[in-house]
Amino acid sequence: MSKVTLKDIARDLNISYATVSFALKDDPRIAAKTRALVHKAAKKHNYIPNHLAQALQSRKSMMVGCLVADLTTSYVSELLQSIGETASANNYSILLGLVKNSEQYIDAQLKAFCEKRVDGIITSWLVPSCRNRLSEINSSGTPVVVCSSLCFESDIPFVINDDLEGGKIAVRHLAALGHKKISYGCLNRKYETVRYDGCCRAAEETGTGKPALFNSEAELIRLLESEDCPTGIIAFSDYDAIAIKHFLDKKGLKIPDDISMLGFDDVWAISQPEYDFSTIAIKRGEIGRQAMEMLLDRINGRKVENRLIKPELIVRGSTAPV
Amino acid sequence: MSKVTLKDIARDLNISYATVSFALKDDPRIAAKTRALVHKAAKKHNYIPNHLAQALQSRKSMMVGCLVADLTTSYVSELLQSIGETASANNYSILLGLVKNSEQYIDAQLKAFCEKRVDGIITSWLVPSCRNRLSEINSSGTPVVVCSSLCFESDIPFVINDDLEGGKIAVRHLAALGHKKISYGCLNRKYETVRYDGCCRAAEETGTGKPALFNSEAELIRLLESEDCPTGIIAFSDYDAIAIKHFLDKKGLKIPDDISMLGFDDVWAISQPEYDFSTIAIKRGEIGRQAMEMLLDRINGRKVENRLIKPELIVRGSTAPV
DNA sequence: CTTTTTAATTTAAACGTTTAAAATAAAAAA
DNA sequence: TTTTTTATTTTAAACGTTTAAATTAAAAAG
Repeated sequence: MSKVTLKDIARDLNISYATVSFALKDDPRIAAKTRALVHKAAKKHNYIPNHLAQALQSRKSMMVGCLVADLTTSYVSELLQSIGETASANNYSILLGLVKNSEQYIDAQLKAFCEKRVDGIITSWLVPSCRNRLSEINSSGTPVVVCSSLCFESDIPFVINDDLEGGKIAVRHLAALGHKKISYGCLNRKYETVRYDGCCRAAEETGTGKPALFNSEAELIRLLESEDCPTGIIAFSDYDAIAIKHFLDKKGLKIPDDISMLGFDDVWAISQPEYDFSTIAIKRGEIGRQAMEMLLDRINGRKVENRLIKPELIVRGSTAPV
Repeated sequence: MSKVTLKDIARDLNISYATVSFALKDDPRIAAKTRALVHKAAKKHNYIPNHLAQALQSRKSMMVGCLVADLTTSYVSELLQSIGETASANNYSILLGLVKNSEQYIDAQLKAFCEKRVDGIITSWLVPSCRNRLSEINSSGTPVVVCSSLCFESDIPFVINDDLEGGKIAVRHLAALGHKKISYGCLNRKYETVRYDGCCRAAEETGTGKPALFNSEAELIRLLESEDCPTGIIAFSDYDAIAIKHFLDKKGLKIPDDISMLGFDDVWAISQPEYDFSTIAIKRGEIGRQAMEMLLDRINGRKVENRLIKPELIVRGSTAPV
């Protein structure tokens, strides 16, 4: 680590170190020729400003803490990628807080963030176990912004995917292809979402029947064997769509010939020829970017408003006219 | 941000702030009852130590810079995950330097690292554009460790996947299944690797012929139509294996009935039923963990030695006896 | 050549800690 | 009681910056 300080440069040039400090940031009160000398000497000594000292003095660390649960999902890593890019475009650094989603880890990372005096915190999700702590931090003067999922009401500003709109888009797409019997669900989770609400609203709007729900193989079988056998399935997510496809394969049902299907998220795998699934893509990059911009706004004392990012329909080969 | 400092606590208790400082770290020179008082007051005021000041004073930032190119590949994100976990287990924080792999970004991030006085730097790869700068930093006192790929000789310590061993494992696996004609390649890149060396060595060892190389569809066709038509293909990577499968599909060749194939890396997709590929898995977690441990060793002044991490054969359905 | 104005530089305090060294208080020994 | 030893606390400098205020030097005005 470079040990060269302002004082070393000052001593070399035989001037005060305050002059050096001013000169390095090109303060016009310092004579142009002195400034040139200082810059030259700084380069000569390979001076690297000590950000710790600067941050201490200015009370701005130029770091934002980024709390993420599991990097190994592409969702989070793409989010983080755009957060990081936006941060560095604005001269901020990312302090990465990886947590296994448990209270203990979350607390430890948040503590580290606070001690390191991050200027703000951005988190990729908000779960009960960290909500209170984050609220506390947020209202004590370190702005916090949440992006992506949000489990419940909160006073923390957020940028999230517009799942309601996503559901609508999915149904509208199938409806436009002539599908009247649409089902919504997955095979292994009991999980109701706002996506389904969106589906229902668009169903009304397009005159399609309210989508039937299923949460297990048994329920799906029942639907397939009923008189309401769906011609289109909306899966809760792309991974669920993959699981459903495997199930349909076993039943001898072909996509899209026998049944159309699409999911949500646009994970990498489904773009491959084996799947070639249509989907409602989450604009992860956009969410990350806007969340970071929002955080910067808050750091700079600007008012912000929650944002919903509209997802985007990607049509591939898994959805076809009835 | 908490504005409470040592002085506030000292003022409250009417003692000197040095006493508070000592007490908070349970220095036995401070009377036990004073220590208790201080701890209580600290909690009462919600005191959060200012790490910037501590770091400035101690010249230890307890941060390591982590330079990564593209988070959206699962390779890098898994690496980063284990790096992060190992770091926080040792009370270090990760300063994340995301770079589009260009000199300009790399320089900017390295500059930020140096200014922020990270205690060490870990990077997920080493390319010509950052080699010199990293070497310079490394030898000027901030230890650097490289993990995963390494394009050339360097004085920077590294932890990498043992590709030579990987190649050997692949050939041994096919040989054990009775394959005598083995090809190695991919469809779209001219790229020779140490993996191929490993293949050749194991080929000698097992008495199989030296694997034929191919780098394009045309070359693969030529091989398939020759008298040396391979019964086993080793793809340069899993993604290459996927591309090759698509090609074989078009030619009407079935895996593993007509031909066995395996790749390297163990990316998520190939574990799915559509592929079910055997592969030589890179132990990403292990590489990240060991690289971080190596960096910590260096930070703490211990000597280190380069490490090769042996990959692991995962047998799935794409490789079968001849 | 003073005096005033302006330009350039320096002084000194602050940011929030740590930690030798000095000072003080309390206890033990003489 | 006085002296020595030990326990406890405080002083003060340092880490490397920034910046208001003071100082000094130079230029302009009288």
